[in-house]
Amino acid sequence: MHLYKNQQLRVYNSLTGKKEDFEPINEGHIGMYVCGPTVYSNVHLGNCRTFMSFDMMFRYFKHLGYKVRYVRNITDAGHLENDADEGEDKIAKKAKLEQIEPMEVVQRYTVDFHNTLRQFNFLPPSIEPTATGHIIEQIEIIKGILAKGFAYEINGSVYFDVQEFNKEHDYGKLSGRKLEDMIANTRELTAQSEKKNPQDFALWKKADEHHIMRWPSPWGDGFPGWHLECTAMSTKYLGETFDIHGGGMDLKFPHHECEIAQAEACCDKSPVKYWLHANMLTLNGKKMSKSTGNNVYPHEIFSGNNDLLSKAYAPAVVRFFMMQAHYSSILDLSDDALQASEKGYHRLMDAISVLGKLDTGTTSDFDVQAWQQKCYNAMNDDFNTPILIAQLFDAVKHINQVKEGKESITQQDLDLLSDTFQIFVHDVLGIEHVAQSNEDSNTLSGVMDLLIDLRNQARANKDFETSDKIRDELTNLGIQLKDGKDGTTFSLK
RNA sequence: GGCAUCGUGGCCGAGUGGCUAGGCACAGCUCUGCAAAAGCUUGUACAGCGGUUCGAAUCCGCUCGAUGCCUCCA
Repeated sequence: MHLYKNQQLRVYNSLTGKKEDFEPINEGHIGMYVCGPTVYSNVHLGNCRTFMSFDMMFRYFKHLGYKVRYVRNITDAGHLENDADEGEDKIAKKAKLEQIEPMEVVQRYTVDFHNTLRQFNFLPPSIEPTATGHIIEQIEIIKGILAKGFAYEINGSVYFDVQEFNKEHDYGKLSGRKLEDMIANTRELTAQSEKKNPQDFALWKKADEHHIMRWPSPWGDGFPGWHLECTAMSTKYLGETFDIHGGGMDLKFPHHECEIAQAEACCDKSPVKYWLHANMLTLNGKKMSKSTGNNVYPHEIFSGNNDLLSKAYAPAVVRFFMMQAHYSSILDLSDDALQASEKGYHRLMDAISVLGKLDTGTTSDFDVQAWQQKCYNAMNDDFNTPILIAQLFDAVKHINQVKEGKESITQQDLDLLSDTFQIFVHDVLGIEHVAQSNEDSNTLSGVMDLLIDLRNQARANKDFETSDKIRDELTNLGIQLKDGKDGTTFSLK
């Protein structure tokens, strides 16, 4: 019944550095946590890529029949400016800058985040918790870590004692670091620090009198450290050990390393079975980043209003572009690459719209069943979407051959083919045909039928001046006429 | 400086011991009034040097180059 019983998925686990068979802790159920955005500015395209990679995985898990609880947080407090833990809360800083309330900043950019993801056709996660909504849970975890002796309080702040933790545990196992190396390579801190050691990180930070975002705690008024919220929320909603933790590659160290340390210190258990990391989107060969300004915002791509690209690209095209690369590879954004993807996207969409109009025969020249399994095989191999797309294009060839009358397909196979396209293109890759409303499209096709009719009359009368005029004007409007064996069709570009 | 990762045909991007990835671009052909679209055909690429092997783009070593993390970052 459940597809996952027949489709053995393998995933690359950052923790072990190997591809492993994916076996959830509880059969049929998956708990997945992904580090969400810090909402102090608009999300850029690089942020979107990570979330899109996990959206694709979420979609595939659901398709396979798993019951998935997907938790993606909103970081709305506690994110310090630097790891010396002497910095300022990002949200509070931005609020001061813009002369508005911190929660106003949070609201503004949370709305932007959701709008952007909606345009990219994301599925909403099962739970989208906020850091500020889980202060009590975070305080409880700090208490637990203190009780185990892996943290210390000083002047109203609480720090994680990395050296103490490392005596019995392995701090650095995710990122492949050794504590000794880290100590050897630590730069001298310019600001004097309360921390015992530079590697220690804040669990709770005392709020000075000017700090706006503050909560009472056993150690006085303050706010939680950045790494803590993910531990608190993942534990609360997914349990002390859950299946998948995802996030951007850049969070591997220190953020995810610290999450492991916190959870192990508090609960004596490794929190996550499979760590999955999505790679970076680069621009001009360099990582996109908020702080360096080397980034581009989704709305700039959709509107074409930017210095980088020659034209606007639809969200579905950008999504297709990203899906053409494996999630664990670095992907570079460029106009050439987007243009190539746009054409490929249209080719794929055209084939899909042709699907419904194909004539069927008594035999099939194309083994649809075997092809479908190849699609699954691609996804089962650590979500290899580029291979999946290559398979889809293989089917496009056959679809076009059938359309040309050079191959035939049975009704049964055609149905299977259509279903499989629906599954992989729409359900799994999340790529939508740029749609127009039905009403509009009925009107349009009526008008187009008329124009095509007029043009063909002109062609029949060898009045090519008129026929070419119709064709060229339509091309200028972004409508392409296609003269096939069985008459003329059109498509929107 | 430390720890990683990567370097694939004109561009993007899979693969990873022997078998065509795919997309885009280019060229030829079919179709067409001419185009476009679609189809067919063609390109024999894996940074460099050395080693292992019957055989390496794929494993090992070195060199060069790029990127990421080590500081907030998806």
